[in-house]
Amino acid sequence: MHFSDLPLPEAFKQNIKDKGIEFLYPPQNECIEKGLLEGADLLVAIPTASGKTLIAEMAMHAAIARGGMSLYIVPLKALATEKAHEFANKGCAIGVATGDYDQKEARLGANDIVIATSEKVDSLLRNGAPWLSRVSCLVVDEVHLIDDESRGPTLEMVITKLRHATPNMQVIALSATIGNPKELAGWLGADLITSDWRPVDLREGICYRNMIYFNDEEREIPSPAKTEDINLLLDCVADGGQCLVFVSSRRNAEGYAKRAASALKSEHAVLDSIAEKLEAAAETDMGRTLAACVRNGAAFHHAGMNRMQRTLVEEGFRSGFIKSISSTPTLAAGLNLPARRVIIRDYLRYVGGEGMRPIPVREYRQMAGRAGRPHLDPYGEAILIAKSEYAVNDLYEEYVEAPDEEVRSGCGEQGILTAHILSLVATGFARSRDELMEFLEKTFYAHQHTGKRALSRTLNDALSFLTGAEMVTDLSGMLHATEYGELTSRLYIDPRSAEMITAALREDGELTDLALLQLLCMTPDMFTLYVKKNDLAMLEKFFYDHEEEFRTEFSYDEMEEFFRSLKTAMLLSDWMDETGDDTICTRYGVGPGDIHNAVEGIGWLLHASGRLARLFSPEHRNGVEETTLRIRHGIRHELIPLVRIKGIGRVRARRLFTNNITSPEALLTADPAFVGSIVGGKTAESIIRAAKTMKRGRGRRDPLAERMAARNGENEPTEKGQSGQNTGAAEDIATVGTEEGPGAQRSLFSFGGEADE
DNA sequence: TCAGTTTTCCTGTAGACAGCATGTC
DNA sequence: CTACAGGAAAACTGA
Repeated sequence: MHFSDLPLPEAFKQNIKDKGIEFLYPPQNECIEKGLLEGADLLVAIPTASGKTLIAEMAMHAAIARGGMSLYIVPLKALATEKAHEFANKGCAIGVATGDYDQKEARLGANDIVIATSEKVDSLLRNGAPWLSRVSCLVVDEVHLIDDESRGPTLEMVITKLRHATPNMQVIALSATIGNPKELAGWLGADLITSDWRPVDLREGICYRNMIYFNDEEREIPSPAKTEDINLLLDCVADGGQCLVFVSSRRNAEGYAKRAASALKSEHAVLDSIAEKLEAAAETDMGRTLAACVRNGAAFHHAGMNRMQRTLVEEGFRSGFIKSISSTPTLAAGLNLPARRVIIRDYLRYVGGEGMRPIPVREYRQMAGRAGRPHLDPYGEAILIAKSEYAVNDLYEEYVEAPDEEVRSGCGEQGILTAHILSLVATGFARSRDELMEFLEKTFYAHQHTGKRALSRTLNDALSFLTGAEMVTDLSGMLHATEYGELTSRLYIDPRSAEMITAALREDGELTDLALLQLLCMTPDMFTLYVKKNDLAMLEKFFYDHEEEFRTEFSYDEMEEFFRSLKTAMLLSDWMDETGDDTICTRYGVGPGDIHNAVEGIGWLLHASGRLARLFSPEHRNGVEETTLRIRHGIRHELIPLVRIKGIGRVRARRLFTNNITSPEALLTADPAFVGSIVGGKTAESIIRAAKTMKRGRGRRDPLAERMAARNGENEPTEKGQSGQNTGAAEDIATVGTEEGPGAQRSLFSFGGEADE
């Protein structure tokens, strides 16, 4: 079918045509035939990169032309921004709603298409976004993620809630190939489109001893290097291609990049310029390693990296100069970054408590699907590396020829379900147990498990937890969310977390920063750092030093969990003590990206704690809010008034403070030339201007900052942080080129092995 | 005696959503 | 209390 003949808005058609697309792919045609443009519900389960996005766009534009609005649900924030760029300039207003980027409520509703993560949509539902009822076309990207243990249930509930609220809404579900597409389509009441068609040929092979075994041929590759993972790369590069290499750990990703760099030895001005950018911003060993690899045409990619590092690597690869990226699974699920050859080197991954497990078939397909850039590569190759001769056949059977796995609902899990039950009651979706049951019967879980008994029991458990916690009241069958329940639901935290937090807030006695951080790290909403053997001595010492502060209790089998929370809390407390990134990274064996994630996560929970404190324990409110600010900016107590000024962050605030400018008032009375000598002339101008406008009352009044300013004015150094570490740590920021932390930190390390049992 | 190679032992193990209110160096 | 790969240290080899 000719694209321009379709009944779609001209602006959209023109834009697609400009991209060189004239004809539709076969699966896309099939969707049109099944009524894609007339509002039909469809489940499209086809391989990666076979044109799913265009299918969604066509449906959305058709729906918009009929006067409706479209919602596009994605699994990752990064994907939301990527899709926003893709959808732009096609005659429609595009809005993005994710946790860290969202427009004002009213403006979101003014868009034709809103792109959002599933959690954000859930949150919007809980907070009653009125425009959601105007959505006439819902697109769910990667709907097979319903199977995901941690986030799948949310996606499933969001789909169920939206359809429950707007029954005649069109649903387009996009999925990877799955084992039970009919079952999923049955739940959605959708027509099913399956296909194994691809725009670029995909050749799947197994490599063993420099021989690649495809189903129809075998080919020997040259072996200039010792290991075949590098030979596979060199072979592909010699042919003008690029490689994505998937490995099981960060260390392996970095290790591969180092070997690839010394084997490739690429030279190019573009590589040098990327490497210089990386070098200039590198604060850690990892950053320097990355820069050195990139200079030679190789890179790695994992979650320990920060945003800038990742972006530079992705761009360098897209521009063709970086020849290989060795990556943990980050890249498989995330951005669209295809390559001629995909090398799946590690097909085993460590699973806590189970040892090494083979990765799921779906994940293999996800990675393999990255092979072959449409219009650029003649074909794509996905190559698994076998560790032994017999593994060649095994891998062929277990991955290449294996059937797709089925999607299973995770909504039977009580812990997760409780949060959703609460939200259903709080938002008025359901007002009684019967209505809840009626709703739950619309889930995919109920569709998969026909007996009601298990679901009914889980519901009872969830309700008794919620009533016991006084989040929900049951007045002769009528369910009602209390203020506490309502707040928990809107804050989007797990009811179990809310209970842990309020319990600690209600307890008598002082709640120190550290105790609060550690407590929050124990909640199911916080992800925590992995504890290494090397950390144990440090953690144990730290624990005994602060034993009486902690509010959480733990039994022997929660030991690991406790240590993880302790390590994470320790990192965060270093962060708000202004310890430098590089020091933190080496001390805890993490990357800058990990610091960011931890700060981000705890910031959210701290915000929630502040709100809970207002409700239950006003005497803790100020303390919690102060900690929230300190975490957000990574600053010690005394800098709080300064960071209120626009343009001042942790670094400038510390510089000003050490130069005796300790408050906005002091900044205004100081000699501008002096301020300029501290932060630079231009910056000085702008921050002084900002301080003035703030003074005029245009900035929001902040009692906390005012109290702080008053105290700082009296020149009272009030510190209650961990003694001994303060002075030296602060210098990490205040002065350039500080050598090392103070003695106290050293001795934590050298505390040594005797702490072991 | 030393450089190069093989064996043994020990260690470490992926990722990332949500609130809120606006802007780092 | 799972299992494997990678790296470092130790042991070994050959001139």
